[in-house]
Amino acid sequence: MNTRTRENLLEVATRAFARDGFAATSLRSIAKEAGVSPALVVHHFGSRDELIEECIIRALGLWVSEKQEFVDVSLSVAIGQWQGAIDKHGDKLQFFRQVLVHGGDAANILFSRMVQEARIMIDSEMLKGKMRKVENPDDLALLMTLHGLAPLMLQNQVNNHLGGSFLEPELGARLASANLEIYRKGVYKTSDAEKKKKKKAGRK
Amino acid sequence: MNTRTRENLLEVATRAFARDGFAATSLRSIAKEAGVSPALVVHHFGSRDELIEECIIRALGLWVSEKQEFVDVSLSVAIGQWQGAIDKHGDKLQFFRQVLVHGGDAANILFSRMVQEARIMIDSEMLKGKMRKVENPDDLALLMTLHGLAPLMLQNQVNNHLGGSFLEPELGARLASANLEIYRKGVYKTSDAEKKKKKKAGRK
DNA sequence: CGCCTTATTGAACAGGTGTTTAGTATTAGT
DNA sequence: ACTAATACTAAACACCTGTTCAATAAGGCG
Repeated sequence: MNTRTRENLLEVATRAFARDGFAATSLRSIAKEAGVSPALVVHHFGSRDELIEECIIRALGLWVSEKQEFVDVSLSVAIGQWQGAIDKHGDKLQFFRQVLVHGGDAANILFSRMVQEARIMIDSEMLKGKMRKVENPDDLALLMTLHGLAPLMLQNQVNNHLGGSFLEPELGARLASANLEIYRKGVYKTSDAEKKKKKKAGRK
Repeated sequence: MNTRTRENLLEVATRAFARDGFAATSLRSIAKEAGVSPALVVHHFGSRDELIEECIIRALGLWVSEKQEFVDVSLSVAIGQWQGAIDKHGDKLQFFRQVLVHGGDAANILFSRMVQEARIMIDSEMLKGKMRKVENPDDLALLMTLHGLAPLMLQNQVNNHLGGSFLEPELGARLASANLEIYRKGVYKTSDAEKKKKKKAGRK
């Protein structure tokens, strides 16, 4: 088996999918970009769908094989610190964005895994005393993952709104710090009644 | 001009786009679903792209013409109270989700308008004393919009993760309350040093 | 009524899609 | 060196796409 052209094909395809999305990327355009006939890519992968599947498996595999990176990114995502994560993993993130848009099993697995990583992070932070106790940590993990993924899913609209790329350090930092501010102090004032209740609960 | 079939065409098309997305919905499938020849829809709209454009304009127009509803939804979105918003505007929300995925001018306008509505809401809440003063209200509006849109963009993955639809009252309420908990109390503990700083600032 | 505009259609076109097939190189094994 | 398998391609197939064109039916208007 010729591993070289196969791997190259996967690389080119992943890049194209990340750039233009699955729906807008034809098998023929991938073949052309790789300097190869369309028939060859089906010879190697069986069909376009299987090529997509292999791209996803490979991307996920590459990610988890660099283990710590997966945790790093999940963490960055969860607390909205995009600038660091994207610098290191920009291409992969764009690809996973397309996976999430595309939906299906892979998207579900990817998403649940990120929630799971966020959950682990929360436990660790709570143990370190950096995070307060919350009602339902699982729901918090889900929400923080959602909050973290939102700027990735809506990056074009965010960039348009800000009149620049939020990948630029200044803008990214501003967003991250605003997010952190919410996570630190909240935004709604706690009513006096609830404050008393909280004190009471803490005393017992 | 025959307004009836035109309006019906727009309705059918909008429904189809909301259901399957723009890329996966062909002009022919719309024509078939409307019980009409493909040539007729191009006769009425000029081209597929113009049909899409008119669908978007119409959807946006319908929304803002029901003025208060737009504000209502923006508000619900901003504070993550999806169950009410989706009950009333489910179809429209699905359509706008596709618009946001699709990107382009319409998506940018829609997004910026939601941020703007969130900003107005924030000012109002701050005036009522329900919200604390934040560093940068514009950034807060952006973030709250992002947080609100995230479950819409990732609804399939969220549903899969929760093993049900977050449109069901119980799940929706759980998510909304968890979100509100974050917005009320935050998640990270404020360090003692920062607490003192805050007091000092408040005193002057 | 006839006339003109509009609504509507079936058929065709040109182009793109994923996939198949038959054939030719290239390589590996014995 | 002969054989078998693999890598690779050009051409074709069947299908789907948006769009055009010529033709027909329907209505409004004088």
